[in-house]
Amino acid sequence: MSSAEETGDGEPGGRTHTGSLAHRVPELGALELLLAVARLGSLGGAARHLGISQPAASSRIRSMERQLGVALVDRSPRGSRLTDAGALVTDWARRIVEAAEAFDAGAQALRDRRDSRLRVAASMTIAEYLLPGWLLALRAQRPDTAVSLLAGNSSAVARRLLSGEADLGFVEGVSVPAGLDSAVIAHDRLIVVTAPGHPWARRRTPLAARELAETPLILREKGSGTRQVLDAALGGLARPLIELSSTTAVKAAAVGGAGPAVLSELAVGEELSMRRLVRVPVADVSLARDLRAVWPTGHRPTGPARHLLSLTRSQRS
Amino acid sequence: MSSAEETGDGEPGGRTHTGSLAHRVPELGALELLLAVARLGSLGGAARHLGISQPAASSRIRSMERQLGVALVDRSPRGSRLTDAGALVTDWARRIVEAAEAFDAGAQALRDRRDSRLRVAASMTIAEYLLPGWLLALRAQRPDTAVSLLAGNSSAVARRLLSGEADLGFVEGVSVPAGLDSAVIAHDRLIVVTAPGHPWARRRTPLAARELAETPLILREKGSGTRQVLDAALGGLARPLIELSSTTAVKAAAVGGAGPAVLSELAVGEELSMRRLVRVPVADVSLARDLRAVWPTGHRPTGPARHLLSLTRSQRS
DNA sequence: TGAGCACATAAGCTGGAGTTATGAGCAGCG
DNA sequence: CGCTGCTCATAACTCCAGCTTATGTGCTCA
Repeated sequence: MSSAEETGDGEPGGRTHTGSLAHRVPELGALELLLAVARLGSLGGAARHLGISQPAASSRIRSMERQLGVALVDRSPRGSRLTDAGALVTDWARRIVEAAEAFDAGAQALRDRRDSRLRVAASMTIAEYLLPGWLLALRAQRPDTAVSLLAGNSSAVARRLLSGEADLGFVEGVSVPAGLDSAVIAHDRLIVVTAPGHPWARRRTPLAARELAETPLILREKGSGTRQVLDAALGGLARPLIELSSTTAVKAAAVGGAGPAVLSELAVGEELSMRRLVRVPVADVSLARDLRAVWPTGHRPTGPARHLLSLTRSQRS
Repeated sequence: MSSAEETGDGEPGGRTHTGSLAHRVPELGALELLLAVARLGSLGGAARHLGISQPAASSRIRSMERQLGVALVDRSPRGSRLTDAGALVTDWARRIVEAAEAFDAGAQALRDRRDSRLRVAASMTIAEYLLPGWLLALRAQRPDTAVSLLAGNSSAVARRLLSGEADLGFVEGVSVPAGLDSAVIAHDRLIVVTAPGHPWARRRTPLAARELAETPLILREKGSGTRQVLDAALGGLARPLIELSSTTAVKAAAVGGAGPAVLSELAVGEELSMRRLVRVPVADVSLARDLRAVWPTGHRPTGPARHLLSLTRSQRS
């Protein structure tokens, strides 16, 4: 279970209860219904809002209550209000629904490939962590902008832009590919992390560059933006313990205790705050990098591209 | 749509596509299956892992691909690998599944009320934003600890503890209720936020206390921990534009542009990074507050309570 | 060449979630 | 006072998504 090859689902202890999550967590439709009930104050109203019949809503809520073993709504002849537990459950449910909205926005962009009004090419890290949020914001302001997304490394992004296959790109490399103009939209930093059990986790004196360069680390493969930045900062010296081809795999290996890893701050927010990983202070090494929007030299973004760009730039990171 | 009474689902633009999310996002079971395929490298293996038949897995993945309009896995006679798009989709899916795990952990605690080995009482904000994560961490380390959760305001938490109905409590008030010992586990800060369109959103000079006290704000009701801290900081002067009874409602009103709101940092992380809300700098006012674990004086937590406490204390916030 | 693993296809069963139709409780109003 | 209009609940029926088992095909390796 600690094999570094695993893409990992972040649950080192394995399933603790029989039956998969899907059996214990209501499905998305039910959660959406619950949110609608919370907002509208009535089952029938929520049903209407979602385009289903009132009995359907009633029964869905009821079976959700049975499934969770908790009363969620107080029904009365003149409406329904959430119980205290229901309010809490609804807040947790909202998190799931928000993640689902991001998923949807991303998936839609992945599908639309043809005839979209805005074709975006982005590096993996940006596509993974930032783009869905931007797409949601864009959709909220310009609901009818069809966006397509193509993810790849910096040179792939550059190629797409130069060949006219994409209107706007996002890269995280150290340098801007030739032929492109760019604007910095956010700052990112690579950080060193370990599982809480690792000796470095308790360290208070910052790591020196030499120490970092001498220790075998869990790393992305050579050629990835992350690796480039690290190699540059250390002078080409990063010593791999293992090399993995996705951020997720690196995280999983680190969480599993395989060793220290170097990852983008963006990628580990959740893991840090849930204490599955610990940040190791580093001195002496500059692991900051810029996230940039890029476009073919001279072709300053217009229309939807300009709009998306303005959304991303106001981001504080 | 901008009525402040709405509990809001954070989508100011309304549904932009027909059909609810649930029709466009695969259900949890399918997403879990996808994660398993990513991890195990084979449909059959994933099927076995989830306790379903191989054809079931095959068909589920296939219909997910049809639904999303994107090829997710490359099938071969000796296994299946994710396509590039599939890897991206899987990463987004993992977010949903993680939110579902938090939901599950929370819901389980809400249900178990009786005969649990660890009975927790927590303030709403902590129950909402922090506790699910702690419960997941606890479950990962001590899978068989049944936890029950009761959410309420500070005095309700104190009552439960003193009457022996709870073993460990969490509060966010300014003062520790009488009869309880406490330990600070994290720091929180109230911040002033507005919708991006509000004049204050572009402000660079910090707000003074007087200015804040003179402006009508979207606030939690009197008696809530949040309100107490604000009133104390301003000298009891906070002037409400509207008073709402849940953090969520306050957020929704602020996002909808009803005015400036004062909210816990914990509550608005997502909204800030997605730029649905903007933080307004404040000078001159101390809105920091401690989050505390509490227990009856003298009854220092032991067993599962001690373990949970140690998990929360290592949290950096 | 036969065993073993992978995925796909086919046919049949089942249950959950939907529908319509109807009943019952409470509020407000002429 | 009883009508109207809102709420939610119950009942009977339909239907399809997703499951199962059984079988077929393709690749690899001993």
